Amino acid sequence: MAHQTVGHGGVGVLSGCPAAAAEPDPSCPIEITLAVLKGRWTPLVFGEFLSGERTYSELSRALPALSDKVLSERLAQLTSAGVLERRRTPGWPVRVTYELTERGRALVPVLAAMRHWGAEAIPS
Amino acid sequence: MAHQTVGHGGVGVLSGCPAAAAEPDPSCPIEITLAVLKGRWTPLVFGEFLSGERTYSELSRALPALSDKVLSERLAQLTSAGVLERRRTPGWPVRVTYELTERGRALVPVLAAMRHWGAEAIPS
DNA sequence: CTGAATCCCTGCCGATACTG
DNA sequence: CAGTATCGGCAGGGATTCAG
Repeated sequence: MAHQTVGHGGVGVLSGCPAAAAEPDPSCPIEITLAVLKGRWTPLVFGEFLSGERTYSELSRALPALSDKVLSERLAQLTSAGVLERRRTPGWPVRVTYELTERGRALVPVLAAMRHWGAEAIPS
Repeated sequence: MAHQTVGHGGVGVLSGCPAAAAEPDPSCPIEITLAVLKGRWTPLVFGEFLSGERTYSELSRALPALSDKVLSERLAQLTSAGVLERRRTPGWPVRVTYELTERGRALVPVLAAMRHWGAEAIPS
C-alpha cells in the first residue's frame, strides 16, 4: 500500500470532491460539514442544545458575550443546514424554541471524534 | 442513549471547554480541531497526502489555482499543528518534502466521519 | 526550488440602534 | 421576545514581486 499515483477520486476520505480539484468544492461532503460548523461561536451554540431545546433568550443569557446579530446568524445557519428545528409558539409573548433535529443529533458523534482528536495535546 | 439532561460540563461532547463558556475558547478540543482544518484549501491540501509524501512543487502542480502564499500558509499551519512533517533534502536543487505524521493519520477517521455526515443530502 | 514580503480587496464579526 | 439594519474594524486570501 505504498503511495499509488491514484488520487482520492473514488474511495478516499475526500471522495465526493472532484479528483483533481481545480478549486475547493462547496459540494464536497467535508466542506459541507465544515460549513455547518463554520464561524465563531457555532460550536458553543450547538453545544447549548445537547441538553434539550432552547429559546432565543435562553441562548442569549447563556452566552452573554454573543451579540444578537451573530446569534441570529448562527441559528439561521444551523436551521437551514437542517441541524436545528425552529418552532413558533403562537400567542403573546412571542416564543420561539429551537432544538436539534435527527440530523443534528447525528452530528454529535462527529463532534465527539473531533473532540477526541483535539484533546490529544501536541507535545511541545 | 436518548438525550440526557446533563449539560456539557464534564462528560458531553464539548467537555474541555468551560461549561458556561463566556467566550469561544481556543483551547477547547473541538476548536483546536476546527482550527487545524480552518481556511480555504486546507482539506484539499490535506487530501493530497493521503497517497503519500509530496513536495512543494508537486502540490503546486496538483492545485494550480492555489497561490504560493496560501500554500505556504497551509503547509505551515498543518506542520505546526503536528499533522505534517517537513523534511529538507540537503544539496541542490533545494528539495522539501512533506508527509503525514502519526497524528496526521489519526485525523483521517475524523475527516471520514465528517465526510459521512456531509454526504447525507438535506431533503429539499 | 521553496518559500517570504507586500498590496489590496472582500467578508466576517462586534456594537449599536431599531422593528414586528 | 425575537429578531433585522447599518456601520466600522480587522483578518483571510489572491496577485505579484522578491529572496535564500
